[in-house]
Amino acid sequence: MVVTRFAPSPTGYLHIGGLRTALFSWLWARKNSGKFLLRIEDTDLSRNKDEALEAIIQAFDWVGLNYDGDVIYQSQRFDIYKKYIEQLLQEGKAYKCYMSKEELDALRAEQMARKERPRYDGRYRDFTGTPPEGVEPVIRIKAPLDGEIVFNDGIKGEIKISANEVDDFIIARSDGTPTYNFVVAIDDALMGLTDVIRGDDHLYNTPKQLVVYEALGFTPPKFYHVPMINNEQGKKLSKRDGALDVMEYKNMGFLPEALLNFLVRLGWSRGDQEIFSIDEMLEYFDPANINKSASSYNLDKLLWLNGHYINNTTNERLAQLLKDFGVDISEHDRLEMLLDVTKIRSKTLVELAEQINMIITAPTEYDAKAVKKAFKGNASEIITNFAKKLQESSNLHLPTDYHKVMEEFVKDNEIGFGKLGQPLRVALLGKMTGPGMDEVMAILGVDETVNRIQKCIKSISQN
RNA sequence: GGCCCCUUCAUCUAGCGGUUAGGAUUCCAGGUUUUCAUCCUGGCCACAGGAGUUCGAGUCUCCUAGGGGUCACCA
Repeated sequence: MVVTRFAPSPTGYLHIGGLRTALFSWLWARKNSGKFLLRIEDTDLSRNKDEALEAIIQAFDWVGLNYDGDVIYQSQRFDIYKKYIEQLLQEGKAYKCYMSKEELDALRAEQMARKERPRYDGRYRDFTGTPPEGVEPVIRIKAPLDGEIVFNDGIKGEIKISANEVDDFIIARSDGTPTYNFVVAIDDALMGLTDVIRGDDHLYNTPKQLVVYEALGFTPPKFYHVPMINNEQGKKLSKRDGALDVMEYKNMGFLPEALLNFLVRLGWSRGDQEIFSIDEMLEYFDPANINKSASSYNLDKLLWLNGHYINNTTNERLAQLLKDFGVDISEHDRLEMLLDVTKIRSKTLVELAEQINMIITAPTEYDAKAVKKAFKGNASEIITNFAKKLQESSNLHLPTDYHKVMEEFVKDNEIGFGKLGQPLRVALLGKMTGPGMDEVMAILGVDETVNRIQKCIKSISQN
């Protein structure tokens, strides 16, 4: 049984780095028919924000990650931690330290001045005398004084850290609340975690947590430390670079499956494969072949993937999604055609909405450069005649019907396709680029097509 | 600064002692298209540097350089 977890602290929104480790953990659990648990690391009561948890769950919901059982809140488990603190105290594996914050700061400053690594000096480790008055002690755990702390990371291999790098760290603050490294170890053990997949930045916490496992007699899980995601310059990801709230990606018109596909390929791969459905991820994912090195966020690739997924999404779903972007075409009688010609040209849902608006809304202005280029010579006359021909034709429904009319028209008038197509495009769309004219006309219908042609000619003749 | 981790095209990556170092994104060129986009074809572009080990090294070892992480009564 594989049990993994995602354990955010509720201090902010979920960003893509967090989503990626969550995805890896989720995939690994689901692939093995195991459990994926969600635990909130809220032991620092002063830093918690209610909205943060909501935002995280909302993001999970959007991308389709689901967790098993109830959300576990560390703030509701203080009595459990307290019990273990008492136990360690009694067993002599932890002790009260009466050093004040001020004294500790002074010690650190001294050590820094001597260019030493700041660390607790262990002065209360074996203290038996009378404690000083007026100091609420913190509880420190006894870390090994010599030797090495060794563990086998599932990604990085064997990690060895000299024991003197780990000092007797605080497991309970002077107000009695427990600290991170202590409760993480306890909860991971109690929750039955078999595999802990987390960010690289936790690598140095692992030896500390192992001290707790050792003291409490728990069996540690397998650890996987996933390298960071950097920005395109290889520096730490900031908001500006895309360390955005996952939900911002929704607002920018990304599909969740595109974002997930993008993230799964950041640090992990399977040969040359670029496109992964969730099922394929589940089939092939293994944390053992996550990369050792950091990777960089690359917006172009995300956009490419998103374009791919938009292209392969049913029109029904797109129409539904588009409502969030101010476009409701669910009642449009040419919905299929409309989406077929626009989704191929869109990398985001925002662009898709723009493309659609460009077609279903008559142009209010005409691109000056396009007009200049398309309306040389007798272009106005050409499209006026073409409008007449359209009105005289019957049974125009499909793009091929319109195409036939266009073909006949250019043949009869002995002109090239462009002579008709260019001014027609400006008249219908207001610019030189866009879907094929036959398709646009089929979407608009004869009446609207003729209207737009007349309106355009009127507008141009006035200038 | 101490400790730890990392280093293949601009970017994501394949490679697990013998390859013309492969794919993808971007970019460029050509084709398809009445335009744009898509699509297809092709092109540019990489083993950080230096010593070893070996018949042979992107792959193993060491050193250097660069990058990152971490050193809280935060998580």
